[in-house]
Parts: sequence; structure tokens; C-alpha cells
Amino acid sequence: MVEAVRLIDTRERILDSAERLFMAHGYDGTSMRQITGEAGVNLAAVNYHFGSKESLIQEVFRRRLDWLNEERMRILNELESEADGKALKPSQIVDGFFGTMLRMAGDENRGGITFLRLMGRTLTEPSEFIRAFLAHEYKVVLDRYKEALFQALPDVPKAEIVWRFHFMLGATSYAIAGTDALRLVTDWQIEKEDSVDRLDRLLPRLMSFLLGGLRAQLPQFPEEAASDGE
Amino acid sequence: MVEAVRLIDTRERILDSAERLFMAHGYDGTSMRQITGEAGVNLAAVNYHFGSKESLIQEVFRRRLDWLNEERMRILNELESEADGKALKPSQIVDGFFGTMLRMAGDENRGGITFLRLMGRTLTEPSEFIRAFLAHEYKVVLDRYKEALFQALPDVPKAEIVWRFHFMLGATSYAIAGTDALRLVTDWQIEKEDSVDRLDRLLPRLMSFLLGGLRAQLPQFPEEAASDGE
DNA sequence: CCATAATTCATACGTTCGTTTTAATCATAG
DNA sequence: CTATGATTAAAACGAACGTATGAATTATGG
Repeated sequence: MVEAVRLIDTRERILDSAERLFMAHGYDGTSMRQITGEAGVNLAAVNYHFGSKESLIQEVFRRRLDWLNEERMRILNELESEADGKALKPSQIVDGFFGTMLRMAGDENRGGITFLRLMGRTLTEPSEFIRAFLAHEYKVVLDRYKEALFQALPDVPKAEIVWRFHFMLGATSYAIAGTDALRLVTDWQIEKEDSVDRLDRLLPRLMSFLLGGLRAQLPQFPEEAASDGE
Repeated sequence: MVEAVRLIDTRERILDSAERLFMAHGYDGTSMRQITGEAGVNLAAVNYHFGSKESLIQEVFRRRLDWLNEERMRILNELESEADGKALKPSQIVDGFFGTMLRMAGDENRGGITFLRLMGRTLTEPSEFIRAFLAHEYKVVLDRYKEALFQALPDVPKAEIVWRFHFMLGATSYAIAGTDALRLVTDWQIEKEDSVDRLDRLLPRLMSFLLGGLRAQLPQFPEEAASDGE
């Protein structure tokens, strides 16, 4: 057991530093020398343990996403088995997906707020391979949750639900990434009021907004005089 | 007469290429050589005309944002003078801010969809100075629109409105940036259905969602309720 | 205890980056 | 036409990047 201590330590220290630095400065904006410098390990350690910078950030995500997505699946399965065939409430589904992610930020062993902000920021990351990787990691879970929403909202066209899922992801991503990084709108009172109980209050706030948007009146398209879709 | 043609051409060609490349690959992910290469101008032209890469992206934004923010101000002023003292409808305010931005994407002379996507992506851009620059550019307009929402929704706590403005920005940013770049959720039908009439349909869809979220039931915070949990 | 594998280390490689420099080319005014 | 200032062009700068190398160090199994 003692034999692997230094190995694991080095790997974990690199992952921790990379997580924090990618969150703060983005993928392209973070250099290997910054990462290894902050982690207190040799420059070559990243390539030795992970192979490349690309593999490193993938491992940074995998370390957290594996648990998160399994948890999301577990919750949805549990909800559906409890519902016993009946449709779930949209609020249950939304909370299972987005609430689980936000509550993860309270658990420092799972990356805490740092990973959450990295997550929020990376969904619009410029680098092609990162988006491709995330899309792949998320595919199964997203499909399950989309399907659950289809059944929970049988009167809403599927395309509309997909779009609103998209909007919800954006609102969440932004809410997370911006809690204390970007302050286009805020800039005055949010910081003080919510510096401590940030997550306690952010979750209900976001959930209200998401559910309001998800259940909003359906849009009317300007030239809509012909047949409906789907 | 003819004397300024080449100068203006070079400047504009650089700005156009930079706009497109920053949109596609981000700020750090785009090199001066890519920009000048695509624009068909000499590498040194950027530093000659703009001074630095940082100044270049600021000019890329200023070229479009000046008009957009003036238009937003004009619209809000007009709405308020028409209302003649009475409170505006939230939908008018939201449309003035977000609708104006989306409609700008239909005008190719104002950057079209390219600038809109650059905009959406940059709001979560890692580079510190870019976020600071945008925050500064937006300050006046955002304050005016926030104030308008305060008056339009007198029963909603101001902090709540600020948060929901924040969420709306995120949903919009994401909706724009992702229309054909990132496809975490979509990946199947949106592309085909909305490749042509993307903007015609995106605007009503987004507006419904935003207004639903803005007017949603107020959140209940756990510690305000007498009982702890359920 | 020693052979061997695993890990760390210092160092260097080849590229690419943003910027600068200096000379050539252009347009315009006197 | 020529003087002058503005623009473009080619080339190079030093710095930083991700990665690779080979030796030194550490841990492990027989």
C-alpha cells in the first residue's frame, strides 16, 4: 500500500492543479509549466503519467464526470422505479440532472466549486476535441434525460424540449461559471450577499428559473399558418 | 478619394478574418499568422493598424457593440417615452435586450451570425482582459435594462431579478454559440430542421423560455422555511 | 541484498507565438 | 517631378510552448 503513495500523490497533485488552472485560465491559456510548477512536480511528470496535455484534461474531466453521470443515472432509475410507470414531474428530472451537478459543488472531494466552474466554462470551450470528448461522455445520460422529459411533457413538441434543455444547460453553465468570475450583470450586490451561502441559494434560484423556462408558454412562429411539426 | 481604399480594406479584412477565427477557435486558439493569412495581408499589418492582438479583438467587438448598444438604448428610451410613465411589460424589455441582439444576426453588414456566435462564446472566455473589456462596454446598457426590469417587476426582489438576468444571458449565450458549433444536447434533429430558418425560429423559442424563467415562481430557500428539509 | 522496474529529474529539441525592425512601395501635395 | 508621409513587405527577434531524452533516484520482489 505504501508503494503507490508517491505515484498517486503525483498524479492527483497534477490533476488538482490542472483542474484549478484550466478553470481559471482555460485550456489554451494554461501551460504545462504552470501546472507542474503549482503542483510541485517535474515538468516531464505530466507526459509520463498522462501522455499529453490533451489526455490530461480528459482525465481531469473523467475523474469527476464518471461519478456525476453514474449518480444521475442512478437517480433517474430510482425515480422511475418509484413512479411505477407513471410519468415523472419535470421538476424531478430537472433536479436530477442540474441539481445533482450543483450539489456536487458542495463536496470538496468531488472537485467542489472549482470543477463545477471548470465544467460551466468548458461547455463553450473553443477547442474542438474537448467539446467532442464531452459530447461523447454525456451522450448516454443526456439521451436518458431527454427521453424522460419527453414522457413527462407529452404535450410539448420534442424539438421544443430539446431546445429548452439546451437553454437550461446554458443558463446553468453561465450561472456556475460566473458566480465569482465574470460579473457582467452583477457587479454590485450578489457578491456580498451570496459569498458564503452561495450554493444554498443558487440552487433554488436556478431551479425556479429553469422550471419556469421549461414549462413556459409555447412559442408562436411568425409565418406559422401551415401544418404543425413532428 | 482613392487614397484610403487600401487602408480601409486592409483594416476591414483583418477585422473580418479575426472575427471569424476568434469565433471558431477562441482568442488564444487563433494566431496572428492565421488571421493575416486568411485576410491576405502581411503579418505585420495587425500590429501596424491595431498595435497588438489585444487591441485587435477589442476593435473586433467595438465595431459591432457600439451599434448594438446604441440600438438597445434607443429602443428602451422609445419604449419608455411611449409608455408615458407607466411600467413596461417584461416582454418588451427582454425583447429590447436579447431580441435586438438576435435580430442583429440577420444583418450581414453587422457581423451576422458570426459575430453573434463570437459574442456568445466570449462571455465565458477565459482571458481576463476580454471579460473586463466587455463588462466595461456593457455597463451602461446593462444598468439601464436592469433598472427597467426593477420597475416592470416591482414585486420581485431586486437580487432575484439580477440573478435571472444572469441566467437569461447564459441561456442566450449558449443558444447562440451552440446553434451549429456545440451539440451536446441536440446531435440529431435540430440541425436538419433548423438549418435554414434557424433565426426565425430561435428568437421566439428563446423568448418564450426567457420570459418563462423571468416570471417564474419565486424560489424558496431552505433556511427560510421552518422545517429543515422534506 | 541485489536485480529490476517504476518514477523523478535536469536538460534540450523543434515549433510556434506576438512583436519589432528595416527597407521597399505607394499615394498625395507642392 | 519630387519631397513627404503612409502603408506594405520580408525577415528576424526572444520568449514560451508541448514534448522527448537519458541519467539519477526510488521502490519493489525474489
